[in-house]
Amino acid sequence: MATIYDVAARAGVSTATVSRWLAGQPVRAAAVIREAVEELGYSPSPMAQSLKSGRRGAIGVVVPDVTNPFFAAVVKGLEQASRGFGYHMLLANSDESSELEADILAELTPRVDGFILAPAHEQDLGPHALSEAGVPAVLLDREVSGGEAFDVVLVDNEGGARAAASHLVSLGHERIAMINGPTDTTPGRGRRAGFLAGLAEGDLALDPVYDMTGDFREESGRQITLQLLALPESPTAIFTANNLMTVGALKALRDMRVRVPDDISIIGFDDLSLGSLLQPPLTCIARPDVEQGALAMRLLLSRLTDGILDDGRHIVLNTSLLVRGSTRAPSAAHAPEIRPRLRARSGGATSE
Amino acid sequence: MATIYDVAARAGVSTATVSRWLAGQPVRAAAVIREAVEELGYSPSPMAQSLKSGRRGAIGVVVPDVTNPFFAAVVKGLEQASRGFGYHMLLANSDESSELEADILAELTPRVDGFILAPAHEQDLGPHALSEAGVPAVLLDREVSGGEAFDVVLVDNEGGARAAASHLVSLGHERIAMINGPTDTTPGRGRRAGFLAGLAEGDLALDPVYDMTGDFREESGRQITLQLLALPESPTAIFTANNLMTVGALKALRDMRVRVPDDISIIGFDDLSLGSLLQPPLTCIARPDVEQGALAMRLLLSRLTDGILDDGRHIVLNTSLLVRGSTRAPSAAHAPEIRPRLRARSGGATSE
DNA sequence: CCGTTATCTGGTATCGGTTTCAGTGAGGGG
DNA sequence: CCCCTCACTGAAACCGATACCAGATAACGG
Repeated sequence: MATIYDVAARAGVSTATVSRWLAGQPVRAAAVIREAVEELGYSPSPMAQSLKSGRRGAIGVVVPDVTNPFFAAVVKGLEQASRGFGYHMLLANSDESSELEADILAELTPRVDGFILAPAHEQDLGPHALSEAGVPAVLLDREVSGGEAFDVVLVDNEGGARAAASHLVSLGHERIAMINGPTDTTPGRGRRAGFLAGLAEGDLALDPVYDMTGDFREESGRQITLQLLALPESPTAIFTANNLMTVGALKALRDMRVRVPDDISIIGFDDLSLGSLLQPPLTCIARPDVEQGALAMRLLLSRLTDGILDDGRHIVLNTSLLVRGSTRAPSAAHAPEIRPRLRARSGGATSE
Repeated sequence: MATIYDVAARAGVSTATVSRWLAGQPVRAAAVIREAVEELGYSPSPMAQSLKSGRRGAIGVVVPDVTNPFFAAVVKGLEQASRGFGYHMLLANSDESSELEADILAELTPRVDGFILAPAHEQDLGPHALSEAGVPAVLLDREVSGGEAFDVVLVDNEGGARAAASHLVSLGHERIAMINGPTDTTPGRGRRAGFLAGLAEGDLALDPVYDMTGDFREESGRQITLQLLALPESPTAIFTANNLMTVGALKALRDMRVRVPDDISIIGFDDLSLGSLLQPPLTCIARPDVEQGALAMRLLLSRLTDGILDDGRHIVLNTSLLVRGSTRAPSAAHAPEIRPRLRARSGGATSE
């Protein structure tokens, strides 16, 4: 708890000189000051420094839920990339709620130099309040409408979802369901668009009955899957738009004793930590999560330290299709005899 | 960026009066001040407040790795419990390194009012430096030697590991291996003790050949499992001392095409997020992770807000044995004909 | 040895609040 | 109508650092 005054007194110099020594400037009494600092165990008060300098030395990290392994990985990437830059991470979960997110942003804004933010919804106004307040923010995994001024680090949602669709189509599936997230989120919108495009390339359309929207959480994936299974003509393949909903879907399939991939194929966006251990191992669209975090942090740091002020930079990371065991051609019982043109619903037993 | 001076000037009062109004004290010019505050969009600078008051409004959270689902859940619990108390979370990963942890603590100490800390090792000196500095800390999941003065929130490592051992013993296993974490960590020590006790209750001892120590990370679980499988007499059951090493073990078993539980049984400390989805579903020792975090935070908050100064409080949470499908009686080929007394190694084919 | 310049120094204002202390005014009682 | 009390007010000190500015040393050339 020693202050710069204690050091100055002990060294017999003024606080100004001590301050200069601390800043690395040449000082005659360097030896005496060093001694005093060491004996007192002095270290400058970050609060006082912040007050004077305006630099807060912290970065706000707002994600929907750290418990989601994707965001946990992102946070890890953020920390790795920020190490050595003298910034700390103020972490908060928005719980997918725009209101909570706005509260958090308001509370954190005066305490941080910048934000890494995964907005709950594209209509969020929070980020705009930030840019008005002059606090730089990098949007992570999700954009915000009218937010062209922000740096964004995205993943190729369209491409990934298209690849998922193509994969299913190429296997011969026609009764394909999508369990998507809210379409007022970037991933929800992009994955939907990509998936539809992928189907279209195979001359398929998404049957409205198979076009489901959840909330990116496990329970919704489970519920929707149960609904799909209860359909008179249940799908032969499901695309789940994120990791948590994939888990929910898998649990529903297990509970209903639907065999994967015999009865139904499933492909998820995002790999699961145990994806390769599942029986069958999960076919999925994987993406670089830690890197995505690291990249976002680097963008923010460049703005913070180099004072970059140009327009929002867009970075889109590539996904990769990991074909494992949870997808295969539909079983004979489900396969349509003649391939219809648009709606692929030529009858056949419902699964189980 | 309006300051209290702007507000005072606009309202025609002194900053002292504005400050009093902000603190909720009765003030004659309340109406004018409120108006000025609203028009200017004023909110007090937390930095200036911290400098004056000494209250920093933040809590340091230091865990080995947020990517570990257990710690992610803990962090969630921490946040839930802290909501509404006006504290923010400064998160940092120590990466299981005492040195990094010490650095982090030193850097964070002047910025926080208290710590939630999962120390990398029991010999860590970091926590003691904290108590000297007068910064309260709650140890999470791991104790520290000579740290009786700290609040600690543990899980019943002994009881959980004993239950795991008992379970394996009751199934008839005798060639039982343990993949433990470092014994200079609380979980490592406790789980070892409990596991040995559980074996002893079944008149078994842990064969040194089966007594393995990893580092609580996935790769070590994998490597050690491979070693165990390469043994002339490989074990019929494995106890893995945490979630990550369980994953590693499962991957090794999969890669070596060892069937679970036919060829080998496996029981892990900690459930896996997909534990119930694995084939077979994982038998494990589960524990309340979010609650453990919430509890730790409540302890810290009580110290912070009520100014409690009594000695360290110990809280030990109960585990529960979840018997699922990854354990069963050893197959005939592996079962000893006559049950020996201490070392259970009566020959039999190695697994696979 | 002196004048000039280049370094280094301390006093002080400042960042944006809170708190003390000595008033100032209003209200009540006599 | 005066005095006393009580509630509220503003000036100024303070939290711990940094930065400007003028003044003091030292270094240097002549």
